[in-house]
Amino acid sequence: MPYGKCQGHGWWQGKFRGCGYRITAAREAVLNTLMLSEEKHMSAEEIYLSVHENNPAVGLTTIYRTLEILNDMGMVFKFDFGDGRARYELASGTDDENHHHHLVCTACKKIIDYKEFIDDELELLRKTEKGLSEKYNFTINTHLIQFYGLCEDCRDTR
Amino acid sequence: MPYGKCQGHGWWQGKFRGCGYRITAAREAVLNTLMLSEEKHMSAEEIYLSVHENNPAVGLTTIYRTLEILNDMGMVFKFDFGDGRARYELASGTDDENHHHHLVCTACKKIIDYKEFIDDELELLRKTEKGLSEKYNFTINTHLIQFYGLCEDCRDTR
DNA sequence: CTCCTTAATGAAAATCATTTTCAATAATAA
DNA sequence: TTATTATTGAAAATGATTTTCATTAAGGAG
Repeated sequence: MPYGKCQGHGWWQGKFRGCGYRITAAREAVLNTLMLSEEKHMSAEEIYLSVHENNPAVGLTTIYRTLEILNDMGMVFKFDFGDGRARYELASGTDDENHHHHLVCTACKKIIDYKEFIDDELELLRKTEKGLSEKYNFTINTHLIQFYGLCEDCRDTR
Repeated sequence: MPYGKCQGHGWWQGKFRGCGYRITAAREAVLNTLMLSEEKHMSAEEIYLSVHENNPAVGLTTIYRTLEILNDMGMVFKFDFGDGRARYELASGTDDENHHHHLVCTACKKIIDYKEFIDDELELLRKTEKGLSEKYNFTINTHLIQFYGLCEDCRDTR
């Protein structure tokens, strides 16, 4: 249940109201950071620091709470890349546009998003999901695929 | 670098010595628990409790330290299934025998190992890894694939 | 077998990300 | 404008994991 386009002013406000959430400056600031930041896989603390620049009154607790409801609404994805903290990514397109996986550099923790080969991957996943569902009577909702290794810079450094 | 067969007495001692680690009762107890326990995806605390039954002198800290070196040696795999604690699995076979992925029930946290469809998967992965390596100059060492959903019991309960 | 070096250990304290508590504040419906 | 109640910040709590440090015990040397 990813979220659609993030275009125009207040594109998110309808979604918020629809879910019974109030529109607040803190929530707008979090979304703005997620949309405008260079870094696309921010931790709660990084988001906090960024929001803090323009909204010093917003506390870390509110960042966590906002990220939680954004995640619940499908507007944000939450990932664990193995560095001991959660990282968040704006779901900025349609379902198909969003679908991508990650390459994680285990040395410098850099994350690379990729969409290539996603089609082949999707086909395999469909097949696997079907088989597993039947064999284990398991209803599959989501999947996680990540590749771990060394990025260009870190490989050369060694 | 998974570990080979776990057969015979002291199959692990040579590996330990080879890596410069000493043979201790605590380490043997952890390996025994991992080998003999019904539960195949134990947390550090669960392992601690199990070890504690026969070796009450062994502390939780030692469990963590032992699991870390076992993971470093490739004798144990460490996973995050999203329940806020690491879980450990004995690498009890050869590379190929070990290779499997997980189905995670998001309701009851049950973990199902599966090996089916691994062959198709391996082929896709080879292709993807090659493509990604070339495009992003990224050296891929490992990958993680997990499916999340509801197991038979939890689906029926709803 | 005994001694010696040093890795391994347990207990307690420290970390650190995240969550909870609670009283104060502010967004919305009436 | 007011009343209701979600949202908030600060501080405390939580919980998994790590670190510290003094003590113990493997395992090589003799």
